[in-house]
Amino acid sequence: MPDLPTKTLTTVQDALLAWFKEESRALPWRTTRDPYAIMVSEVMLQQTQVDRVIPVYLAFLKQFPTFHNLADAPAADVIRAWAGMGYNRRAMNLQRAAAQVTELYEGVLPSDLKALRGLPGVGEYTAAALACFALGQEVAVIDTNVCRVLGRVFYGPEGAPEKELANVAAQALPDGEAWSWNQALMDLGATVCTSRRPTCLLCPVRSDCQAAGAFLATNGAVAESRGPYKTKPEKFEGSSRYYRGRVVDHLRGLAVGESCDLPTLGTVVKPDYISGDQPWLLDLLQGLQRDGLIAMRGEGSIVTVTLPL
DNA sequence: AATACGGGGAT
DNA sequence: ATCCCAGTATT
Repeated sequence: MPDLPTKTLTTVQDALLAWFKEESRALPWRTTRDPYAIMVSEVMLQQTQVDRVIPVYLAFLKQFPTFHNLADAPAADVIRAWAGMGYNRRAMNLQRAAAQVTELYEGVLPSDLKALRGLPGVGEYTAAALACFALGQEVAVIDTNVCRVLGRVFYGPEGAPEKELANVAAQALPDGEAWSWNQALMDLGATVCTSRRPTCLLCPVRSDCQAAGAFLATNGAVAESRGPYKTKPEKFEGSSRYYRGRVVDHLRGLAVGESCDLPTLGTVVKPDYISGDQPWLLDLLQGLQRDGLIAMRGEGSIVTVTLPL
């Protein structure tokens, strides 16, 4: 962190915590202490916005109330319950993590950061989030919001150098307030200090922010200087991701035990599908199978596909 | 360090 | 049309 007067840091901490007390979003995973529920929310929130998670999260917990329930459920049910979320691999990772918790840790989420990090689908961010939000530990979490907010406040419009972030986040953490502080940073990032169009006029820390002046001067517009993406985002329709999603979505719609043959599946997901596309389809399916998202039976031309048992 | 992985909402 | 999102795993 750049040389920052302790007084400034304290001011920022107090202002943001006070703001959070008044303006925090009411989110379902903030009113539970159940580590399992918190974990479900954290995995769902990986690259998926709050508004889209809430209804799926509530239904998911109703259907799979505990680690044990999730671990024992048919994978097909879990994949169906994940509908609308995207990144379907997360559903399988979450179920494998649940199995690991029941088998290795007697159904209790481990409190050790390293053990958490060893669960499938739990990376650096989620391990810290679980430690703080599910287990009450005083650790800083670093997600895209925290990264942006801290970067702007303490460095400026361009944000913080990548390698300094962990250090900054750790130093900024107020004693005994990790839960509120982390939640507050994410709320501010999601609602005020947004990526495209920060509304500094509504920000509780604008008077101590290294970026607010520049943003206010340009009427809230973020400078182009952050530059366009290095690599062009591939277009979604027609991509492998697109067809993977369509395959899984079609299989979700089948009755339990019902399977789908290759020509039918190909035609459903790709309107202009021809028999010559079968190698392409098989390749696509192989990837899905490797991710545990589908099951294939049979040989050669009589292959059928279903959600996994 | 790059790339794959979903899909809907915001601009 | 492009960017963005409470990231992770693989290459």
